[in-house]
Amino acid sequence: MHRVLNVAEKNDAAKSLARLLSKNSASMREGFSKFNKIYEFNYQLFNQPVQMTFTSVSGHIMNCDFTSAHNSWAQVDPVVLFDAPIQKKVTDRATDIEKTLKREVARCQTLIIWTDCDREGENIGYEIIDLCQAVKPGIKVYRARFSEITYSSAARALSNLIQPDRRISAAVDVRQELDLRIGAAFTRFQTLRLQRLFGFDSKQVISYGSCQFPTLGFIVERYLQRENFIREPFWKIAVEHQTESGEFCEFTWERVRLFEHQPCLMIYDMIMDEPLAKVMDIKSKNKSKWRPAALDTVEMEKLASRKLRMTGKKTMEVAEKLYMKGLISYPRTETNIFPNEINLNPLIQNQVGDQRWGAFAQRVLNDGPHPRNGKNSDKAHPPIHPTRYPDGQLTEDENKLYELVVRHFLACVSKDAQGDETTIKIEIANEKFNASGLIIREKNYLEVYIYDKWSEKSLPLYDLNQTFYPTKIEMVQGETTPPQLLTEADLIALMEKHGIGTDATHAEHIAKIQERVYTKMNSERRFEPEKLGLGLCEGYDKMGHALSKPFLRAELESQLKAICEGTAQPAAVLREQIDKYRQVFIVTAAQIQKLDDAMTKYFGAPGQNPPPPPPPPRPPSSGPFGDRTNRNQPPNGRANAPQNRQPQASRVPNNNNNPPFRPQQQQQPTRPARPLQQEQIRPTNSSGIPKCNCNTDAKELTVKKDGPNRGRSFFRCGNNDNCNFFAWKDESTTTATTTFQTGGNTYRQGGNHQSTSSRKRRSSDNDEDGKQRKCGLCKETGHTRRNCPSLNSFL
DNA sequence: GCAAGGTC
Repeated sequence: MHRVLNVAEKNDAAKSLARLLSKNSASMREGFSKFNKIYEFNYQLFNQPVQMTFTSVSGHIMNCDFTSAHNSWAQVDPVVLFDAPIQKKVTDRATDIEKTLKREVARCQTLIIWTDCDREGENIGYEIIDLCQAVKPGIKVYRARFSEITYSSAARALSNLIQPDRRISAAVDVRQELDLRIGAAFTRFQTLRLQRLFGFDSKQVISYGSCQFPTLGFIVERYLQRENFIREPFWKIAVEHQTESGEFCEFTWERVRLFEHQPCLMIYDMIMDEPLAKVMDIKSKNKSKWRPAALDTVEMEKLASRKLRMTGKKTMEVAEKLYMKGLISYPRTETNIFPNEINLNPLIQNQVGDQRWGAFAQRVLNDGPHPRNGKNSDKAHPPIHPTRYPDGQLTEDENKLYELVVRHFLACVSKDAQGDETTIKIEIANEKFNASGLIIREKNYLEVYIYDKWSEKSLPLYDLNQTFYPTKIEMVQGETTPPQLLTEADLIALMEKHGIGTDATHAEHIAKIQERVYTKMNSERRFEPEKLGLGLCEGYDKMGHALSKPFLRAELESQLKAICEGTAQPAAVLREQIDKYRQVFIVTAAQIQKLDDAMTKYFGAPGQNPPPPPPPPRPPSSGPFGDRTNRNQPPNGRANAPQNRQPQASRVPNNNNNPPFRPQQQQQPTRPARPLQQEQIRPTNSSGIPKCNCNTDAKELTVKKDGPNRGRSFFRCGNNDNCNFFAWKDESTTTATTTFQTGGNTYRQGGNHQSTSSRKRRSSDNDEDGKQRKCGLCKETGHTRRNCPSLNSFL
């Protein structure tokens, strides 16, 4: 009988495919590898009965590496590694699999490749083909193209067998070779040099990799953004209202905030002139909070990191265990769409006995499952979902992750939460303020998905056109705050966005750079760079090759795509990339002083370090490193990190519990009392530097932000983040800070503004002596404060 | 002793 050898990427796939195609009649026997079984059954193929033999590999079975001639770190100049011969051979741990394949193919006339239908899968397919053709050169080879492991998909693949795609596989060969050459050359070079100069332990490898360095780069970039962040003051107007029945409502300013003190004060002033609020608009609408989309690997890692405080690496280890126990589906998937072939009902039914979510699962069954799908499919695996209910004990971590997968799954197939959102718009002296409230009508998925919160907020009832006096109107000073260090979830999201690593490897790269002591997770579970990571990034950044940036990898990725599509030749891409990196390497070696300098900042000057512990065999110190000619001086310097603006208001405390105004009868609204004011003249030292609120010399800074005040100098407290002192330099000679008391509020404003005159309300356009009135803001005539052009120019 | 990619 015609025998067909079918090889899948992993045992699980081979087992499922055989079970489906044989309608559960496949027999199983052992191969040489205890993890990769052999499944057999008869099938009708090519219009004839055939015997199908299904077996598997475990991912790649081959690895490429240099030959032994280039193994010595001490004797081989790393630059040689860009051209040294590379061989691809079966890894030690895959020799059993190789034996199985060779034995089985000898009995077969046809080989069908069932590896995952992605780039790596195509390459693994050729590893299998190469092994099998070595034994049986004339064997017919086909590729099964399938999108899910279901009967219909597998049967369709068999009736539409295609040829494997050499180009896709070649793209992976190019990637492998480049990763190896670049990684090995830079790793050996920097490890040996830094060990020698800075006394690192001989066991401490200082690796370079095309994924690990950009990952480190993200961490360092954020760290530096934070370090170099210049806080900028802003001002805003906050309005509160407590109704007579005691209900409370907070209104936010439609302008959000202003980065100029003066115009904010002007507006505040106008509001205080006529502080009567009028309700302009009330809207109510349905609001949904969406249930989560089907779970893929990256989302699972991010969720577990945020909600379970489990690292990506740990999450994948635990997920792997759950998968091996048959409790969840395959955990490495980019798919967040449930295929139609999957019958969700039995999967939900498995959960109805659980005390925590059984009742919810039953309700989902009653309503019918409606999965919320994302947009990605790797055409190989379904979204991560529970496959059965545990019948034995799980470890604590397994329990936590299983619970997350189940709750996510049940949430995904249930219904969105429903609520009513009310928005109220008010105006005070033409300035607009909003408040919004939320009533949750149906919790739906939120009942099972304890990881999402949706808070209710009730609002007092207002009528359209109603007027009222707010109980509090404050001008509040805030300050932009630096961006936070990256969490693991942030980092994974950045890696995904820039195409660094794959869903299966994100966590490994993050673990790797911690193992290398380039970075660590701090007590807030955010990544901060270690001295070594900072030194490396800074040194390479100074050379200008962007080795710690994601762009080089992204460029390679686009060329690999071109190879897959047939628009680029693998050999040409390989040559171009090797030439480019060889050149980068040579220039790096020539400028290595820049790396040394950066490292010196963190580890002291070379030679002043404690000697390395036991003297291991060292490379000759007169090695080839550091004495190359600089043939291609790259552009120097890095772009300034953009400053994220993250506002955070720091309220000036209200020292008086009594609200400044009491709401009055609407028919006869009573104007609230004018604020009292109280000026404090600040002392300055002999250089004209004012004292801040902590009574130390303030620090002079300059506005960097684009805008009317760019380049203008101001003073802030130099040593205390909680000291809210602020003063413009050009206004600080007489009055730096003014504190006003408004009924019950205290607020502080910087600058020598037109405090007294502008804050007196006038009853007519002309002064008592008949002269035409000047604008209270700019002192010009011909307009009032409300249409003052200088105010408008600020806004 | 080096990379990144599969998977057990």
